Amino acid sequence: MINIPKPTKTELAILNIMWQISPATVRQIHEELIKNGKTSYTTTLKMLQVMHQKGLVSRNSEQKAHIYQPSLSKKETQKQMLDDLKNRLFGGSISSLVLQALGTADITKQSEINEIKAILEKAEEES
Amino acid sequence: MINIPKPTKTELAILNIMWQISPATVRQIHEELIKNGKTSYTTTLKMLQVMHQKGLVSRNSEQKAHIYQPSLSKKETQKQMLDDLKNRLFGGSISSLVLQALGTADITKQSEINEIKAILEKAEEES
DNA sequence: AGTGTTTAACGAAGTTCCTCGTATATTGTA
DNA sequence: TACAATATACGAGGAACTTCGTTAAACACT
Repeated sequence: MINIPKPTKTELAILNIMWQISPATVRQIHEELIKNGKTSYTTTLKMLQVMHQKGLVSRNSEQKAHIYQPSLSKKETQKQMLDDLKNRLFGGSISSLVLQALGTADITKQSEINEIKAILEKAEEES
Repeated sequence: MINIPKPTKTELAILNIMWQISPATVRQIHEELIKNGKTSYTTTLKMLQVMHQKGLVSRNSEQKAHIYQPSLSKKETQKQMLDDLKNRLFGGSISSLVLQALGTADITKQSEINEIKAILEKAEEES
């Protein structure tokens, strides 16, 4: 709870499922997970136990089948991992990251362009 | 050479140094590295040997002290890792990533805002 | 040549991550 | 109650990552 670590690759795959279908049992999460590739039920169970131990997920064990839920929202996790990447590879500059991201992307949807512009203009007003 | 893997945490710390001072010897890289925290010379050496094995760096062993160099530029690596994060946490959408990045950042420098705007306008013209 | 310095190479050990088999407990049902 | 199904818990094992000590080779200087 105090310090939630950055999820690993496999943990992130599980979180992506949980952000869609949680609160959920191990069984439910596992049924989704195996669509991405073969893995055994006990592996999924163990992952969730470890993630609970780390504080990545919370659980309710009143029922026989425990009910799991992510500790952080997808948005919070996105923020956390962007921040980490920013610090480790972009010298702490988020605009450098954004510039690099925009430079290699094809932003085709006008609605997305407008969204980005709106955020930029808000930033201009505030500064 | 064919498939360069994503650098690990420690490997990235070394690459960040190499993008500044390479081509460089292990000694030179190590001298920079220990500014970030205590580590022994042989650890740095081993890391570079492993990185060479993986194709992350190339080296010239004509001299007694080998000369190391990154295989990918910082920009290429930034692109690679942004792409990875985009796929693992943003459903493959770079604009979703950018929006999230902009939303939580404080973009204060007008020059950066203008840069981002320029890229957006170019995207608008092309679509 | 002989001594000390610098370097590369190698392997072992500790850690984290991931996988899964086995054991045990709970629940449902004939 | 007894059997089958479903769940948790536990621990072992392998792979990747990181650290560092030891050894041997290359070099520099007297």
